This record gives sequence, C-alpha cells and structure tokens, in this order.
Amino acid sequence: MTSEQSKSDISRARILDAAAKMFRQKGYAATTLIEIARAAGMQAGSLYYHFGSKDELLEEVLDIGMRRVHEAVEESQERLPADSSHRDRIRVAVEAHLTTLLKHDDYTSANIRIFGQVPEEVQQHHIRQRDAYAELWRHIFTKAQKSGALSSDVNLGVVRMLLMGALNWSVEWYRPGRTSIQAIADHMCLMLFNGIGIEEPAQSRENETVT
Amino acid sequence: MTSEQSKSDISRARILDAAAKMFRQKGYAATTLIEIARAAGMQAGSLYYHFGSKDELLEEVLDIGMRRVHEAVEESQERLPADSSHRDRIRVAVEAHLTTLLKHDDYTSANIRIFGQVPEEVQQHHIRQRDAYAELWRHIFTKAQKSGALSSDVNLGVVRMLLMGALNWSVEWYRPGRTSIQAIADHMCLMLFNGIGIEEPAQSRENETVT
DNA sequence: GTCTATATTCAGATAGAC
DNA sequence: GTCTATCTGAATATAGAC
Repeated sequence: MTSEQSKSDISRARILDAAAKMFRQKGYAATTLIEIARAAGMQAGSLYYHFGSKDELLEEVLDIGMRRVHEAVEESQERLPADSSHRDRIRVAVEAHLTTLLKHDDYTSANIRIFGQVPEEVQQHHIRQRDAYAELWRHIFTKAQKSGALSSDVNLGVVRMLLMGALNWSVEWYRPGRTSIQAIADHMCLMLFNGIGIEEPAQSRENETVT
Repeated sequence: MTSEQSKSDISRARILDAAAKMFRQKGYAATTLIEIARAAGMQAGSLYYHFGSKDELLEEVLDIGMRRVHEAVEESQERLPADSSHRDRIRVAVEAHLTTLLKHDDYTSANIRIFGQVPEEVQQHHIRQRDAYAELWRHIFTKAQKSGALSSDVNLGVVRMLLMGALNWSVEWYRPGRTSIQAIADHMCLMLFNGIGIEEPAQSRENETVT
C-alpha cells in the first residue's frame, strides 16, 4: 500500500469524475455508460473492469459527494476558535456547505440534484450517511438555540430544511462570475439572523413607489 | 365546442395525471411509457393516439405545472385589498407558491423537480414561461424594496433565488401530516422579514449550554 | 379510442483477444 | 487494463385489427 497511484486508480478516478459530471448535468437514467466511457477516454466495456454495474458507479459518486460536504462542514467547525459565537459557527457552516456545492465539486452537486430520483434501493443504502449529515446541522442549530442565540419560538427542523433548501437550490441557478459564493452566503446569513424586512410606517401606502 | 368531456379528453387527462405523478417520483428518463399507460389503465401503444411522443407528453406536464403555480401566485395578489402591506403581498405569494407545490399538485412539483434534467431542447421551449414567473416575483420584491418595506442594501435577485430555493426544496422533504404547509410558510416569512437570531450578550460563552 | 403485435433502436452487461 | 464483438433485455414508436 504505497501512496503511488496505480494505472487502475487513475482510470477509476477519471471514470468517477466523468460520471459525477454527467449525472449532475443530465440525471442518472439519462446518462449512458457509453457517454461516461467516452468522457473518461475509454470504451464502455472497459468500465466493467473498475465497476460491477452502473448502479455501483452511481453509489460511489453519491458516497463521495456526501462525504465531501460532510467533511467540509465538520472541518469548518473544528477550525473555529473554541469561544466562537453561535452565529459564527452557523456562518462558517453555511459557507462550507455552499462552497463545496458550487466550487469544483460535481460529486456533491450530483448527489444533491439527483438523489431524489435515483433507484429506491440505492437511496436506501445512503440514508444513514444523509442522516449523519443532517445530525451535524441539527447539532449546530440546537446548541445555538439552547444558548439563546436563536429564537426559542421556532421549529428548528423547519428552519433547517428551509435553510438547506435555499443553499441546495443554488445548484440550479448559480453560474460562476455573476454573484460570488461569499455574497450568497452573506445574504443567507443575513436573512437567517436578521431578516431583510424594514418596519413599515403605520399603514403602507399601497402601490405608490417611493424614491 | 361544448363543456362536455369527450372520452378522449378523459383519457388524455388520466394519462397526464399518471405522467405527472411518475415524472415527479422517478424523473423523466427513468419513467417508461409502459408504466404511465398501466397507471392510466391502458396499453402503451394507446398513448400515441393522444400524444405524438414521450417528449410531447413531458412538455405538456411541464407547461401545466408552471401555469398552475403562476396563476396561483397571480391570483393571490389580485385577491388582496389594494392597500395591503408589502409584507402581506409577499406573505400570500409565499403561501400560494408553497400550497400549489405541496398540496395535490404533481404537475408543479414534477416541473420543479425534473426541469433541470430534462432534454435541453425541451428546456428551451419553456424558458419564456419560467422567465414570466420569475418576473412576477421580481415585480413583487422590487415594489416592496422601493417603498421601503425591504432593506435597500440587499441584492434582491439573490434573496429571491434563496427564497425560491427554500420553498422549492420542500418537495424533497415535505410529507403531509407532520408540519403544516402554513407553518412552513410562516417560518419562511419570519426568516425573510425578521430573521430568527437573538442578540448575543457580549462575547458568547463558548460551548456551554444555558438552560 | 384502444388493442395486439412488432419493427427498431439502444442501453447495460459479458466474453475473450490483446 | 482496455479493446472489440456481441448477447440480451427493454423502451419508444408504428401498423393494422377491432
């Protein structure tokens, strides 16, 4: 077991990269092994030296994607000074999740995008892994609420799902260049902590626009 | 042209209902015409009396889904008293979008779920329709910001996409019975307008939980 | 309008040469 | 390890009977 990459390892990685990219783009069922093989620079039959089936390839892509975002968020917490505020803990978690999703990670974005439409049997195999990731977030939020940094009146489960949705949906619209990932994270945290509403004076003046 | 439903109309509707339901569940490519036909109570070949191709069936499902949510949000605005506050305008729009998505509408949720993975050519045919819906929301938010109901410091485009993401993602996790649709909408509006953060006193007391 | 039967195409998977 | 060749099953789509 050296740290060298065998020829097999390299091909395997190329196949996985190609698969993640295409699964993310077109979904699982619509992606053919022929396309994946071509993108990886080989013939379709050759894939079977590395993977037993299309499903097996899918499962590994899903696994890598979830592992990466889990690790990224976990590390964001560990890197933080022990006396950091709960807001900061949530902030860096949001940044880590979003950055993994949008920056050079076809695996995580493939997972997010296609999981709900993957064969049920495959989903079953990954439920525990997804639960573990949800638990990581639940932990961060619960601590924050218990210590008084988040309102005690809210259903934290709903808040968490709405937050994850806002972040995850970015794979559907984000394109590099326009808005920065940091700006998206900032807006998300602003909404989460402070909201963007302004006290409206008495009764609103219906449709009039005020300059 | 009577208001009667011909036998053809009824079959057509049954096929569309079945297709919307299955596209939503399994995605487009993974759903076969054989399954759709069976769910609609007929043989696969019979579908071609009503639709020219699988793509054509898909396009109609997508179209109906987007039309329904668009109309629902539009009507939510029209039903409102003319002097309603901007917060109320946004609130009912959120409720209308979410209710359409989660309550008995496989068409809208199918659209939301699968659009990004549908053949590119099909996507092209629906871009204008989607833009029109985005424009409806843009209008609501811009009015609110101009009249001072929303902070002028935020990028409204980012806020809108985060909001839509939070709402749309609910199709991935919402199950009837647990949390009510109204509660989800309420949490969303609370986050949007006020946030759920509490001022933390001075420096946070690291990991200690406060009861 | 819907059926049965089938033409056609193509994907996933396997076998054996190199 | 990857190739070529091919088996097998399945899905879209068509044709013609009823």
